[in-house]
Amino acid sequence: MARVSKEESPCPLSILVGVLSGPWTLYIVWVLSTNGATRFGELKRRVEGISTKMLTERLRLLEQEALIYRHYEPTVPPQVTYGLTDRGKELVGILNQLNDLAQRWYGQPDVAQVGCTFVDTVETAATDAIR
Amino acid sequence: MARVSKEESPCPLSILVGVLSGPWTLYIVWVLSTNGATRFGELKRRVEGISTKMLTERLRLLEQEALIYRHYEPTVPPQVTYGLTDRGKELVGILNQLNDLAQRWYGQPDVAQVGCTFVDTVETAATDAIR
DNA sequence: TAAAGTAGAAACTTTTAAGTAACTAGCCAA
DNA sequence: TTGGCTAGTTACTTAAAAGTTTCTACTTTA
Repeated sequence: MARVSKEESPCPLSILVGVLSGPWTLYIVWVLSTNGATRFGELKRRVEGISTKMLTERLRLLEQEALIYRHYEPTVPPQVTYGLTDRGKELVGILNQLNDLAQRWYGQPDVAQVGCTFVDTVETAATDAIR
Repeated sequence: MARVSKEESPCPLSILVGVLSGPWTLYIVWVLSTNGATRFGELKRRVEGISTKMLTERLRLLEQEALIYRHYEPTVPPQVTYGLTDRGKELVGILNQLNDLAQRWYGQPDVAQVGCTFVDTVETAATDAIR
């Protein structure tokens, strides 16, 4: 997490923005919001270029903040599925607003780039990746 | 700015979150939003513990992103005043929402800490610090 | 018997960003 | 003429975070 101030206990908003600003974090949340719950390996494939270490670290953080859940299925090989919690979905709602601003300010008109749109498909896509 | 992904041109939302997540940045925006336009020295006094270097750097960045403006008055000694632009005010609106979430999730009920609330006083306080 | 797939953990290196401190210009007042 | 005010800039140091690589357990398949 990027430090936000010198203080040990930054304010709630700083905590939240700190979480979101970590590398890859928005990308991961975006994939989970458009794709629904996703397994570790698939997540790693979709978030191109991320290392397992980083992905694990980010997922742990997001889980700790209760923005995503982790579902462990002790099959062989094991299946671990990650998805947005209600908190996560609530957050995505606001992120969409923020994204609208950002698109207006920085976005080129020629369509969003891969991994760069927050769309409201959280509800509909939430279950089709577990199988 | 904390790196958000490996790519050279991250998506608009990443840019925006990247700006906000820099150290002190939210604090500075918060001061400008509650206090109205503020001069460099006063800003430095209000954002306790920040170095001139950091403050300058953050202000330059925010100015570059058109979230704040810089007004230079070539008096002796010179007076430089910083304030939120329309963009900045628009952003603060959404930050308030985000702050509401954050308060609900992380906030202790016992009042906000210093420097930790986003309130809607942008319009009313915007001019009383220039003088 | 060896390889491949899953979801990581641990050790190590490199990079980058944040902090510290000293310095500047221009004028004024004592 | 020394110091103080403002709003910075520059150079240097240090600490944290990101990246890279190698390793694991477990079972199935070839």
